[in-house]
Amino acid sequence: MHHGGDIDPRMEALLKDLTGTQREAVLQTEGPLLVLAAAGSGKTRVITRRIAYLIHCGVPPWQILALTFTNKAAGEMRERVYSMLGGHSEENRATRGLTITTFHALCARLLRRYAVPAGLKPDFTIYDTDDQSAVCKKAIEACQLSSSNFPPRSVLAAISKAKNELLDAEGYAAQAREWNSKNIARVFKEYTRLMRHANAVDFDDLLVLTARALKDNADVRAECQSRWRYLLVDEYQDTNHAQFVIASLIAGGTSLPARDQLPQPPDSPPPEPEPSAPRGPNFCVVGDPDQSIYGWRGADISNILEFEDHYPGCRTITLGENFRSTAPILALADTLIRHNKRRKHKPLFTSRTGGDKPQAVLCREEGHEGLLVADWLKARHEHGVAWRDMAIFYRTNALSRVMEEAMRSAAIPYTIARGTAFYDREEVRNAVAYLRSVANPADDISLSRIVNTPSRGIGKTSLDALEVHASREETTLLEALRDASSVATLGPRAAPAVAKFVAMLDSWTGGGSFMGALVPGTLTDLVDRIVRESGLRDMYVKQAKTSGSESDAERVDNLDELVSSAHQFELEYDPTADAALNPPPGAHPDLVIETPPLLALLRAFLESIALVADADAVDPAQGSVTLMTLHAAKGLEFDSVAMIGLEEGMLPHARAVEGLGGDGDLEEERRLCFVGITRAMRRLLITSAKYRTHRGIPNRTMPSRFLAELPEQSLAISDQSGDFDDFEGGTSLPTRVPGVPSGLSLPTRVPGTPFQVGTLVRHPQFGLGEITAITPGSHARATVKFKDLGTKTLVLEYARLTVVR
DNA sequence: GTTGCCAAGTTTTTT
DNA sequence: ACTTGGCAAC
Repeated sequence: MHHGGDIDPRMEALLKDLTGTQREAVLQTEGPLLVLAAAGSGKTRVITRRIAYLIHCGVPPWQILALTFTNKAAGEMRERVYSMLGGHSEENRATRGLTITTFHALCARLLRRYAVPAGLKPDFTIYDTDDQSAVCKKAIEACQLSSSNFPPRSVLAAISKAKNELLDAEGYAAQAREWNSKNIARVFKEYTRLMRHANAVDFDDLLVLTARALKDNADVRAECQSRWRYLLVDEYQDTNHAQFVIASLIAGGTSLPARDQLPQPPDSPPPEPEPSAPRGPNFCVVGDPDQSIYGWRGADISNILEFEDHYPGCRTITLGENFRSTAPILALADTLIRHNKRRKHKPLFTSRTGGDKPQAVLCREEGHEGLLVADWLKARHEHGVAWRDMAIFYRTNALSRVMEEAMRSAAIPYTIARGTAFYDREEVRNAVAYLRSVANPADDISLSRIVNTPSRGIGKTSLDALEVHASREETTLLEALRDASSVATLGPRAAPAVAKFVAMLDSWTGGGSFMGALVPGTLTDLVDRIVRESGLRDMYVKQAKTSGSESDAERVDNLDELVSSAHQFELEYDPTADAALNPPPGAHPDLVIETPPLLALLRAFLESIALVADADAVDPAQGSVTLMTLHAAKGLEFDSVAMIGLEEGMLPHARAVEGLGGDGDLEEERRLCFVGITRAMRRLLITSAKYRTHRGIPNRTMPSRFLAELPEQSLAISDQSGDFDDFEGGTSLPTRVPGVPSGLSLPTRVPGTPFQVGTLVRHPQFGLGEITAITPGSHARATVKFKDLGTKTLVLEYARLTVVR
């Protein structure tokens, strides 16, 4: 970069309040750069300043590509960069053409542009998990396999795993050895055939097909490489092989670094660096190997661990200073993560002093654990910490239930961060299926979903006949519908119903051309008309009237909300900013495709729906404690954090432990634990229960090995589980987290009943037992240790318990 | 075409 | 224990 003379004041503003290493990471604009950003080290700040700095140095914004994994991350990054550069608008030269997006969104756009070389039609539909499993079921059926031997879920998992490794159906078949994988290979082939036939892709295909296009098509590669001169990838530790290939190929070169060049003849010299790029491409990756927790989804931690080998000219900058947590919390995290072997060690330090030692408590069972956590949170609240600044983390969603109950009976406001996405609701999915059928006439899955929703006299029998016809004629379902008169097996009542349905679709699309006087003029019109004229809206209105239930009324609201989100999308849609529709100067003319504007808009809308999970669902709640999985916690921070369920089989999860020497997965579990710890700013509580009821069966547990890895000097462990094994003992235990002053203690009786801890009771089925714990509230529960059958937790209302003594 | 019952499967889930 | 999906009967 060329900057002589005076320091520009705006540049100065960009660099101020950055630490030395942060500043280096911003200033090192050229060549490959690995930024190892520890938790809480100001990573986002560095990335956004870096982008702003590049632009400030005169790099045209359209030459910059920043890739993230989530829409949320991309949105935040975009917003911060825009605000640094004077806002975003079409006129703002400073940001025009800048691409900050997710891998999947980038791929979707590239594939629209390069549909033909990628073997697709540009109006392809993106199938979500539900659609995928519908297709998978069909494929399993077509292969004449039983879905009980080949559950779609696990078949899809196998297919996805293969795709992450860039293995296609043929490649998978070639390496399949045993009966099981050979059959999966058959399903894989059929699945792929059905997907292409429906002109549909799944999430993995977005990556796979893009990677393949970049690999195999020199024009595509050249165009991307010449457009994007500065590439930045966030959370690089989470990239899978396909993403690695995409990023590497966009970054530069015609072949891939390291891995894909192997095996090499042992005597061949290392490839010469390209003369135009003495140090390598301007490829900056940011991440933290210690926070790689998506290996099970195909993320390959080697990508970041081996980045320096892939790019020998690479510079590495480590951001180790933590601005989030107190020293004792950091020390704890550091002690834990040092037990991992496969990592790059980096110092974790803070210049802050003071802070409380994290606490661990061994509890009796989950009810006890819930009470302890509730008391702890209450104590924190009394110390002036707002509810919204506290969180409870757990390994699996199943653990949330007990915590919910504990929060409810302690009257602590809470919200559970699990995305029940807007677009997953049945009514919205139905409306979207209409839109997809309109946008992609080959989308048989969507069409079959709506052909009789609401009922219009085209039942299962008719649909089957049409599907058979379609596959015999090797056409789409829609073509079969158009051809209904020649389908002999179709009933006399069904035929006119089908014709009417086809006429309705045509009235929205102008017969597919999206032209004509009767075709809706705007996307909002289109969505609104479809929702109404399809009868979908009326169907839910009617349902709401008859059932009177609130959830049915909500469905109508959701449909209306879909219309307004279409409106919103239309207002914000900026075709000039669409990388796919607007190739840079010099783009290969064969690769440019004309599209009717309304169809382009509809496609873009559908794409945003497919690629945008529920945006607001993950937002930290206002005014309430957040309950979430450890995975969901990544990237967030809270003043006070409670991590529960640190037991063998739970946090390291049983699935990660079982395989012989499956140490790789165990390290991921440890990283998960590390992620949890490093979310805490000031206070951390870790709990482990001696007994945990799982699927209705109480099990004795063992404390997590991770607890054993944390010495007393960095973690205050207190055993409150008492002599729980002892039938006589068990009742007079300390029930507080040490240092939590309030006299809150375990309830020992349920008001208004004879039941209290210690009561001997008889159950009609389970026989004689003793109450060992009580949870009061509207559905009061008692934990009863039965003489013969072990411990069970019963709802007093329903369990027919009689008092013996 | 709709409702209701039984059976099966339950780690995590950025897109 | 609990949800969900497939199938059978009305």
